Amino acid sequence: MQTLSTEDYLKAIYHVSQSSSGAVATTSIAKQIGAKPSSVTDMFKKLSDQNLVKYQKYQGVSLTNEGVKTALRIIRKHRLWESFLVSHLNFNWDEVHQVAEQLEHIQSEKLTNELERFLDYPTHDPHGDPIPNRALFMKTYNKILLTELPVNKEGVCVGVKDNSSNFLRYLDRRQIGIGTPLQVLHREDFDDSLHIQA
Amino acid sequence: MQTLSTEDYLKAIYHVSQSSSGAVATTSIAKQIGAKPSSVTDMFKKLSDQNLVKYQKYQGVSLTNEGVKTALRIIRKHRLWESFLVSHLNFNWDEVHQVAEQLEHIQSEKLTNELERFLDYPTHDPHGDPIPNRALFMKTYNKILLTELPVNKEGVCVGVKDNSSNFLRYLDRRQIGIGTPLQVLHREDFDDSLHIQA
DNA sequence: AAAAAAATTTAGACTTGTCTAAATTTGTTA
DNA sequence: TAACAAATTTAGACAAGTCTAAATTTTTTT
Repeated sequence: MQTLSTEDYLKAIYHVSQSSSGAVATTSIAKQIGAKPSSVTDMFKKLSDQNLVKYQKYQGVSLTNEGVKTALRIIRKHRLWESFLVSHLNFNWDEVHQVAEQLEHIQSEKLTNELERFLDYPTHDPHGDPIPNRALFMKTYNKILLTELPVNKEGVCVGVKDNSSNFLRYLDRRQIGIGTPLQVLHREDFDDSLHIQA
Repeated sequence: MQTLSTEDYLKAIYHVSQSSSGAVATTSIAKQIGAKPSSVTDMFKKLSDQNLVKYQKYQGVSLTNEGVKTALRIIRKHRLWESFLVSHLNFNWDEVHQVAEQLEHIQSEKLTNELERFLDYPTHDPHGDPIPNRALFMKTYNKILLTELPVNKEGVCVGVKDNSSNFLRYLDRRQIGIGTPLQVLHREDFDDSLHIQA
C-alpha cells in the first residue's frame, strides 16, 4: 500500500520518463513535485526499497514494472475523475486538475471500475489524454496543439484545451467535436490566426 | 485548513456529542478513532489552539461553533458521497462507508455543491441520515430500527440498513420505499420475526 | 474520608516526509 | 587534465501524529 507522497512521486517519475529518455534525474522530479533535491533522494531510496524503482546513486531512477503499474493505476483514476468532473459536474478543464490530484488517491478498485462503467468506458480524458483501461492498457497517439499543426497537414480533434461554455458552443456551431478531422488551410503572419477546415 | 487527522477528530467529537450529553471524554474519542488516549489528549490541545474545541484538562472537550461547522461540512460530504455511490455506482450500504471516509476529505466547495446538484439535492443518505445543505442546516428526526418500533406504533421508512439487491427487490415487491408509512402488527415471541403493515 | 480503580495527562521516543547546510560526485570548460 | 560548476547525497534538524510507560487527577468503593 502506498502513501499519498509515494504515489505522487511515482506519477511524477512516470510523466518525466515519458517526455525524456534514460533515467530520471533527481532535479527534474524535485521541480515536478515542488520539493528540494535532498528530499527527492530520500524518497528514491524508499521507493527503491519497495522495488518500485531502480535507483543507483548519482544516476537517477527508472520505474520497475511494478512501479509503472502503480503509476498507471493513479493516472487511470486521475483521468477518469477529470472526465467525470467535466461531463457531469460542470467543471472546466482548467479547474479539474487540482481536484483530480486529490481524487486520484482514493483507494477502491470497485469505485474506479464503477466510475469507468458509469462514464461508459471513456478512452480519453477532457484534455485528450488516453485513459488506461482496467488492464492498464491505453492507446497513445501524437497529440499536438492545433496551433502547432503544420499548414495543410491532416489531424483529428482529440480534445480541447479551453472547455468554457462559450468556446464549446462555438465548436458546436462549427460542428467540431472529438474525432473531427481538422486541417490548417492558412496561417496569418501578422497575428497567427488560423483558417481551418473541419 | 484542516489535516485529515483533525477532520477525523472533529467528526468523531461531533458524533459522540450527539449521542450523549455534556463534554466529550478522551476515552470515548480514543475508542471511536482507534487511537490511544494519550494521542487524543495531544490532539485535543491542537484543536483547542485552533479554537475548534473548548478543552479543559481532565474535563473533556466540546465543539465551538467553528468546530461544529467544520464537522458538518465533513458530514455533508460524507453523506453526499454515500448517496452517489449507492445511487450511481452500484455500491451496497455496507460497502460505502470505507470509501466515503476517504472521499469526505476532498477539498473543493465546487465539487461538493455540484455533486449535491447532480444528485438533485438529496435530504437524506442511503442509511436515512440527514444531509446538511449548503448552509449546513439539516432536518433531524428520530430514527430507529423497525425491530425497535413498538407494536402498533406508526413510523415512516426513511432508509434501509441492508441494501443488497435481493433485499431491495423484496421491498419493491412489497411496495415499500422511502416515505412508506410502516406499522408493526405483531411480534413473534419465539424468533422475534415481525408482521408489518405498509 | 481514605484507599483503590479508572481516566487523563506528561515525558520521552519513534516514523514519515520535509528542510538546510555541508560534503561528495559528476560534468564541463579552459 | 586540472579546475570549476552543477547535480546529488549525507548529516542533522524539525513538525505532525502516534506510541509506551510513568505520573497525576478524578471517580468510585469500602
